[in-house]
Amino acid sequence: MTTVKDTQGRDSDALPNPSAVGLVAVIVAATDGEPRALTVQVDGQAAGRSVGLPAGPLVPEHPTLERGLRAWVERQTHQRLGYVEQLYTFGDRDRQGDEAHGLHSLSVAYLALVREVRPAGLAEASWRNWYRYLPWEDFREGRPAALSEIERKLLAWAGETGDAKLKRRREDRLSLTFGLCDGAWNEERVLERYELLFEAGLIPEARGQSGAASPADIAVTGQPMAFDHRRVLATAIGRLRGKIKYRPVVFELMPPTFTLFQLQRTVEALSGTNLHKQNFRRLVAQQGLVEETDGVTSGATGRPARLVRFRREVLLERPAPGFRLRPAKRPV
Amino acid sequence: MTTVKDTQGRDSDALPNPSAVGLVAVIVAATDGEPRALTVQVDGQAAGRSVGLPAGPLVPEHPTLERGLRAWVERQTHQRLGYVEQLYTFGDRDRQGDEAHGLHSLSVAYLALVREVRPAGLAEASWRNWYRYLPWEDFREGRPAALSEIERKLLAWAGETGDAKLKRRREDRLSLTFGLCDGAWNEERVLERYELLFEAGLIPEARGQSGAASPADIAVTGQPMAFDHRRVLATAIGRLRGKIKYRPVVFELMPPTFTLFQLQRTVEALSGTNLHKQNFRRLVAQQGLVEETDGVTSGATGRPARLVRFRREVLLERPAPGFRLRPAKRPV
DNA sequence: CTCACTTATGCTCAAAGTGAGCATTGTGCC
DNA sequence: GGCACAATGCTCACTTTGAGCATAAGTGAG
Repeated sequence: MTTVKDTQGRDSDALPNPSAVGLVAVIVAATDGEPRALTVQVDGQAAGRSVGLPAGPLVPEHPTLERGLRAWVERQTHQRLGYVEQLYTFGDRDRQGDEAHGLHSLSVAYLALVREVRPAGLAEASWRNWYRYLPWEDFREGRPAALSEIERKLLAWAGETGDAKLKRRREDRLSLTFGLCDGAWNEERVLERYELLFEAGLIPEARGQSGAASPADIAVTGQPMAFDHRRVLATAIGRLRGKIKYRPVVFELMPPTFTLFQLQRTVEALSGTNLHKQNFRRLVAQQGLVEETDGVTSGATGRPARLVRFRREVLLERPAPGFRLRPAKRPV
Repeated sequence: MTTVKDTQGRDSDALPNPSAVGLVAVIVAATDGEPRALTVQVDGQAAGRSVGLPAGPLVPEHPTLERGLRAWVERQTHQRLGYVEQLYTFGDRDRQGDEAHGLHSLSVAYLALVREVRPAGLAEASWRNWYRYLPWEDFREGRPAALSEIERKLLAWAGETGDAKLKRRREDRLSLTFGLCDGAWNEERVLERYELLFEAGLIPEARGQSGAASPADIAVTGQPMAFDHRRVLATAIGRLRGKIKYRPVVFELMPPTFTLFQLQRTVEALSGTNLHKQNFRRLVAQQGLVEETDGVTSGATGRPARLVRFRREVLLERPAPGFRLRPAKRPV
């Protein structure tokens, strides 16, 4: 169903207008402090089977793209989608692993957040820790080991050009996205980092060899995915990391009741960084995002934690904590 | 070129995959403190000619959607596009003014910021103040007059349903997006407000009569546009209003040198609100966004202002002022 | 039963960041 | 010179943050 076979030759008479349009979904869950994405097996052409994101053709029966996606995913995975948001529309001709599908010239990507993690009804689907595909993005255990090697290779790539101006530009991008000099790592620039690695030829998918990476390479630049799906995943992570800062979307990933620390672990899992515990709970408290329940945790070591639940009302009260740019009282 | 004729019947054998894809561009400039969008004349079917956004078919020759759009717009309008960003992909079957085009089932919208405002080479193109189409979004002269009437009509719409639960929900959305009760107007919710008006039947386009609005209606709910282009415009404004808060994109709209007050006027034009002058300049100064030039303004009344220019370097230095969610020093 | 250990939760404090407004400085104009 | 006007400088109270210390309340070992 979601496997794609290279039935049609590409370069077919595709010049006139009609383009094939596909949908891709990044379905995210977070359990036990691990950020996970739903993946499926894809029948590859050259390198055998590989892993990709759930994808399918656009279904034109539905009134809305989003509703179509919702219905499609819920039917196939028996996963109820909570939050759904359009991510981006990818249309590069030279990406997407042409030889693999030859069909879609455009794919509309969606991000979905789900609450429960069932084994997923979709055949050959499974949940995978998303850092498996982008290992350099996880700073929770300190600076990722892979980063040193990545930086070395990227600097080499920047240096290998003769053009001094181009070299300078590459180095600038590098230090900007990977925070080389000033050490300012911006966790939202996931896509920019991935694209840089792609351009530098460190991503096997770029060479059309999704499956053909050595274990050593995988440890550094991560597990490849089918087509261009790692790019889609990178886009999703970047977007989500940005969003959690100003919209209460994390709660879509939480069970009905949870502890503040579980909430913190989830935010940390998504953002790939660690947070100051006391300040985190202060933030949550004073924003009025949760309310206490009677329950407490038990069994585990340490003092039991109070269980809280998300206050759905904040979606109405708080017109999305809009920072910056406060208007003045009177007109000029 | 950009006019669309209803050549093909819709409901054609459109069930199989191939869908027609179109591009739409919201090209924004700001001159004399007015926010402007580039519009073109559209050959309407029923209501005669009307105004719409530049749009055209997807050109598959280009490697990237964005590059395709860039080339296409620059060729047609002789406008050099500075900043370009993908906005959203619209795919509703029941919107987009079906009867008008019957062709596109999907359109990819882009936002572009341009610096110079020439009369535009595109035939029958012209710059229009964007509040002409969304008059309730401009708070610079105080609360827009149209808002009272809009609220009255929206409340009536909420009340006209028998279902108490639905009524409640409508009222919630209403007070959330229009900030009825708490008076918390969030200037970013442009699209949500437009959609609410659309659902409430206050947008003529919903009834397929783009041109058939009375002057009184236009004063309240704004000038209609062809197809679903007002929705695209609303999306663009909302996005831009959000973006200027955390990325230095306003400068794409400014001339090479400008005064801090001109900058403020531009930001105000986009956001539709007024800002505190002294605090605004303090913000700009301490962020190091601009550097002084030797020039000063002259001629006008009052003390001359120093001319400044955008410090392009900040694009490298400042990894996009990321607020909130500061990481802790050590792992756990 | 008490101690060691672990996690939850309360509270403080200094440093920045913000909102609002007063005061002063240059210019053109009469 | 005096006035109106806009630019620019500066103050001040008030919040919001970053960081850490201290205390509370469980578990398991002895």
